[in-house]
Amino acid sequence: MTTGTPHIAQRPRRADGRRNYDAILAAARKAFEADGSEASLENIAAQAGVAIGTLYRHFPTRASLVEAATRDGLADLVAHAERLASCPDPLRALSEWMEQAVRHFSTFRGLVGILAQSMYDEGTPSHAMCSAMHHGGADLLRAAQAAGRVRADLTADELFDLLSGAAWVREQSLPDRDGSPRFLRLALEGITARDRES
Amino acid sequence: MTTGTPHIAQRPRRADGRRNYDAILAAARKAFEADGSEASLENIAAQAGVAIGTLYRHFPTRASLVEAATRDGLADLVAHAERLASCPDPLRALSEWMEQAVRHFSTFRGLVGILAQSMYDEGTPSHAMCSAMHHGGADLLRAAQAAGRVRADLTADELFDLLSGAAWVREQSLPDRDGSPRFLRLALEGITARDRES
DNA sequence: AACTATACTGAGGACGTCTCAGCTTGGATG
DNA sequence: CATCCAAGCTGAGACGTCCTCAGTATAGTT
Repeated sequence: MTTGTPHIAQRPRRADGRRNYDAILAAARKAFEADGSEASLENIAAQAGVAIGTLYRHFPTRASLVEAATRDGLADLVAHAERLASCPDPLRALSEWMEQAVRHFSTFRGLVGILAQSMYDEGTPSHAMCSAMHHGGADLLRAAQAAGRVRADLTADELFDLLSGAAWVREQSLPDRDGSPRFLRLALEGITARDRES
Repeated sequence: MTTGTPHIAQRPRRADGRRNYDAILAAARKAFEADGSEASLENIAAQAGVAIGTLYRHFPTRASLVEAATRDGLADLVAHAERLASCPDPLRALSEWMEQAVRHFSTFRGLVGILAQSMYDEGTPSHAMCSAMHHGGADLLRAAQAAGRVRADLTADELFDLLSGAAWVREQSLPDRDGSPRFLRLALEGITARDRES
């Protein structure tokens, strides 16, 4: 899906509609957590005590359900970026935000892939949120670069590649071995400014 | 699948069996290239001019088909590591191998995920090849570390996390925007030895 | 109480995975 | 060359999932 209006699920008008909408969302969060973004929609509907058609009424695509299920968490992330923008130590702000971003990107298996797609595809439910994240991250990056703490030639796109990579490694890892903290530390070493000899 | 003998497809005994085996493999490579590792097996069988049961006879699981389809390429990678081990510039050897590894890991969408799983799960068709790659990469890493060119505290597991991350970014990228070369350069900056001030 | 926009239901078509009972045949054997 | 059988092939069918839509129910308004 490259074109078309992204469907951002909106709260239904009728009381029973809102009840079901919320129940589906709750069931979806649980199912995504357990089975990843490819969790069975029929099962989600059943868990929510609703027929499959009702799920599709509220969330016409899987992506729209994922978007709704992750909207709040990602909004938090954007808000946090804004708060950190005024931090006196911009490198610390950036690195702290990166850690939080990786955590959010890997809320459940498959999410980071959806977000990575949405980042550059406007016809996608999560595109708006991804765009907001992009701005938030870019601001923190610019600040750290202005302070001479991060190499000037790093772009925001590249930063998000690193974040996505770290999140993907995290979602792949078995519960006991999370490679992402170390990954992020190495990435940070790679992007911080240093005196070049040659 | 965590336990059980990994199925390594072996060349069938009879001539018709070998013919079909090869046809299926050829069709699978084409289909994986086009549709990723989740390509329809029924379609692959049809393209190979074979009934679905025949495909399952030779490749009882999707993972076993992926393994067979990628075996040669990954064997090349292992062989290349052995050749590079005698290179006078061990950092250059390592970085060259890393580039090649990322290319192979992202032969088609979904492959890097399968390989990442196989790396630490012995009950998996690709585990043997992954293990060989792990050794090859670890040797190059050790050599670069012995020469003082790469930070001593980097483990082979961490190196593979970086490689996988880069490959994942590459497989996500649209054809025109491949973030992996830059990703790899940044990673390399992160892992090379440097004089620490503090 | 009547009305209607909103919402719900669930059967059904399309497609995918995987199995297995029955059929076919390559190649070995005398 | 005729026989034989292990290796191989077939495709219907059970099952799970996605997604649609014609028919039905009801919340909220008048």
